[in-house]
Amino acid sequence: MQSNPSRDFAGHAEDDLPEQLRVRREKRERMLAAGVTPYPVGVPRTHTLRQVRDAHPDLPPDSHTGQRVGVTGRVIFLRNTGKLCFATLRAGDGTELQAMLSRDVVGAEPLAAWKSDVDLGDHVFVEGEIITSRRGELSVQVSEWRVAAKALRPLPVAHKELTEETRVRQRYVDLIVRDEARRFARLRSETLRSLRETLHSREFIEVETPMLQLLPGGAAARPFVSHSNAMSLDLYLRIAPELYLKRCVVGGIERVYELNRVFRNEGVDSTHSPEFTMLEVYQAYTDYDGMAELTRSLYQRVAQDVFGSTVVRLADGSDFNIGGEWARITLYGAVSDALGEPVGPGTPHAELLRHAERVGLDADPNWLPGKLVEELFEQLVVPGLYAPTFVTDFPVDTSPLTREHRSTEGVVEKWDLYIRSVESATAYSELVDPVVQRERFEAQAKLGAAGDEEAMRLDEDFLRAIEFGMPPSGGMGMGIDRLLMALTGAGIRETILFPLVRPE
RNA sequence: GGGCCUCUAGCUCAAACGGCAGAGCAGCGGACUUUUAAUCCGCGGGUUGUGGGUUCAAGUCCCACGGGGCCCA
Repeated sequence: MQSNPSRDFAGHAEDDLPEQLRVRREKRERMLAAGVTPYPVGVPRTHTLRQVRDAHPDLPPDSHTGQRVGVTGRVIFLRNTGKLCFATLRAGDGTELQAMLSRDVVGAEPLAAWKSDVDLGDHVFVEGEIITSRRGELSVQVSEWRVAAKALRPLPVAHKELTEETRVRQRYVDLIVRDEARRFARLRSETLRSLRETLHSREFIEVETPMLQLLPGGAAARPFVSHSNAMSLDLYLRIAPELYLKRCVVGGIERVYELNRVFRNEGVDSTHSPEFTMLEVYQAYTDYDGMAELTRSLYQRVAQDVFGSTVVRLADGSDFNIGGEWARITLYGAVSDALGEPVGPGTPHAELLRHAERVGLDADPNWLPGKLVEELFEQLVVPGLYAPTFVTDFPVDTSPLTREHRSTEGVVEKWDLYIRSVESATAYSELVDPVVQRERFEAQAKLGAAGDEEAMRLDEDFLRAIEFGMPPSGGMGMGIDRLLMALTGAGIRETILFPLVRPE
């Protein structure tokens, strides 16, 4: 985009700014003309608002502590009774503290300057004694003050909700005015920390593998395309770290994980973001049962660490229990129950199509039998999977990276975890036979040649890696945005600070 | 992809039937030394998303486009 110097970033010509933006710019000029900087390099802060509050939890009204502090905060309310002014300061963590400016203490000139220069939204520094007002409000009785950073834009009205669009497009404003926004930012950080602590306590190693990849692998999804000028190569943003993490396992990193972003060039809606955070874990000498135990532990410990209980309170006010053992059903069993007729890996394609038609599923006759069963499952079973449920043993034709079931013909050792009807994690007993893996890739390549844009591509280097021998392993992938949604009931745009939005 | 809703002051929202575009908060000026969304008096603030059309007259009706939301596939 070309910048036009005659316009500011609000799109207004400089001489035609909305009144409130113009007024604040004039105040800035006035301060500069008076030799006062509206943007000092620093201020002598001695305490955070939190520290002041914590040190004086219950002073009686009209107390004088004799303790002098220098504090900073953003001005969110201003009250002016003439020769006495009050301001409510708010820190980034949401802590608030009142500043009181009395003419007798701060002086006539500084009080006049306060009234003329300070707007809602400004960062200010105030220094003075910690007191309580006659009404008992903990306050700093200001003896000196200065602007710490002048705001040139007015804060939105503090007692009305911002529209969702404004909250998402201007998250910085959302974070200033809305407690829930601040809470979610911290909650996400605590969640990531909890997951890492669980994994570290089990001696997993966190690694970082390529986000820019020559071949986007490890999942069925359409990738974003990029390009390296230096190497004259088309590159893809990764859709999964899987194939690199398995290379790590081949190399002897027996417990390995990555917790970072993946990118999928697909639809954007209330449960899908084109970039999202995924945890992928691989562990040698375990299988999909081991991964189920690990996954449940990760979830339950997040609930415990972040929310204090494995019973969490959702946005709609209901309680949701993820404690204890989790249900486990098989895919074919669940679909058979829903249909009232048994289906299995051997059920003919035509019969599955007939079932699909009977239940009103808009099936594509080109779908593989496995795909048909999964679609039936999604339509008939998923809406009822509210409590955490592992759904096990998927058709082989839709899971090209998964080992065949040790005892059941035609299915693979894979589970999907559903929580509140949302697919929240998936795990395999990993396919480690390089010859079978090559055959699976070749089958995928055929699908790709037939036009399936999500088909996996044959990755020779990955095959070479597992030809060196990969120990029997379990692997698991977990969507972190979905974990947060599952435990809070919030939409995906609440869990992501800056979700992708169209330009204004 | 289809259907429905929505876009008005810095923010959140009003404006029957087509008839001078409004409120609260915020802003500006004034009063006020204990306020808590302070209060009181006064005053400004708009290309009604963009472009076209119908009409004496369009925020309102019609068409196209753009942003946002919801539902369906």
